[in-house]
Amino acid sequence: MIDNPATTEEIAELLVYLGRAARGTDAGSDLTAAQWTAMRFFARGNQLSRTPSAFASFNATTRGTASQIIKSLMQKGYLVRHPAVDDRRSVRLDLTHSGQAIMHFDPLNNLMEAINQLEGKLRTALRQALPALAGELAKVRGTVAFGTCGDCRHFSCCDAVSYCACVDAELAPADLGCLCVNFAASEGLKAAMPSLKSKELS
Amino acid sequence: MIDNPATTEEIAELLVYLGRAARGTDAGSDLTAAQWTAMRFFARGNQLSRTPSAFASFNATTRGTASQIIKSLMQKGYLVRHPAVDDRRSVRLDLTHSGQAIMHFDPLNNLMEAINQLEGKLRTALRQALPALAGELAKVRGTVAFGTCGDCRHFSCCDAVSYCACVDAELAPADLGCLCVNFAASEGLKAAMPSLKSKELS
DNA sequence: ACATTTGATTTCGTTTCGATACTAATGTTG
DNA sequence: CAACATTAGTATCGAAACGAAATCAAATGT
Repeated sequence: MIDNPATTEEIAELLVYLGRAARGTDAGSDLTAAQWTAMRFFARGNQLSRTPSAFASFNATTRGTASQIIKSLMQKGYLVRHPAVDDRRSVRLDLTHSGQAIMHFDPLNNLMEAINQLEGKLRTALRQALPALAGELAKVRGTVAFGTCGDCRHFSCCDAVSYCACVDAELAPADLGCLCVNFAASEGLKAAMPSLKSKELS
Repeated sequence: MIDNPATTEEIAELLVYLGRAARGTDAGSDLTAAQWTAMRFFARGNQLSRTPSAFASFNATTRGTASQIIKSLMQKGYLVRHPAVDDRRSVRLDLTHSGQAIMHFDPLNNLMEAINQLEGKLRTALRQALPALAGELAKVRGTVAFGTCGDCRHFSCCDAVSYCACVDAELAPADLGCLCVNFAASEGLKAAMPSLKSKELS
């Protein structure tokens, strides 16, 4: 448990291993791994983030691939498409009733069960370390980070009223744990945050 | 940062997100994401674990798919196949010189860099929590866990001599950080560890 | 001695994926 | 306002990954 250089490698490897292992679908599942990932994203993304582009960014793939996966899920009747109100190019994906139903069989439940079996102290450690790591990775790679509104620096809470400075609106309690494309890591990371509109990223 | 039920979901999601994000290959990479994963495994697995089956298990895929990926890497000249000494069915994969050379361009370096940027306390937390989580996940899913020799309960260290009770042999210092298929989580998890030969898993 | 299991590979059809090209809507600049 | 660039979404193509199933050889169990 000494903190030598090899430790970093072990952490990185375990991360990809766990992410991969949890992705695996149980036999007889109606959906593929990529389709489950999409369903999860659209089930947990907030109003602004449930778009094909945002999913492509979250899933580290191209928009074309994202479109394909979404199309297959619409054909299965798990997702519906709604035109966005302010931008006529954009669409918003929502889960249908049957889409919400199958989420009870999400293979990720295995991982969540394992997390719940963890000692409370270790679980708290993960809760702190993983968002920080996501922010650092985004910084290193010069890409956008994803995170939940509750961890966002646009978020503030006064007198039990949750507020998001990014969309300038009050947040429903249910939105606090939602994923957001406009996520910005709080405190200490401000100066180094990559800009969404930066041109130096080619 | 309260420990509510939603916290578990956030941790799980961040894990798959990070694993996926780190997998992404930089443009102009000679290898695909799956091929990088295989190269990484054979670069870091110990003598017993550098087999197609072990990689399939590690990568949560079938042996057939594993064979395909390995074949493509042999055609590229990054892996060589050697027959195993004790079991004539088994083969062992090793990195060639050029295989070792390209590991310097492993896209996972991005994630490792991000890990190194983390505050020491958070890094230590990950170092503790992730192996434990891997063990718990294996328990929940009834599968084999992967881990490094240094974390294994087969491992012991007396008078600066490292020893593995599993293969009944002395371990080179370099092997301490190696992945092993015979990994068994240490202390506290013994009784609940799934047996490799268990039949009740159908 | 025979059945079962395990390790590796191949084949097949489907899905994912990156790359590319395209349309339409929006933003920007002169 | 007009020319241009950017962004959102989609479609297409070929390569790769994938699960399922079949096959073969070697090891193990009874």
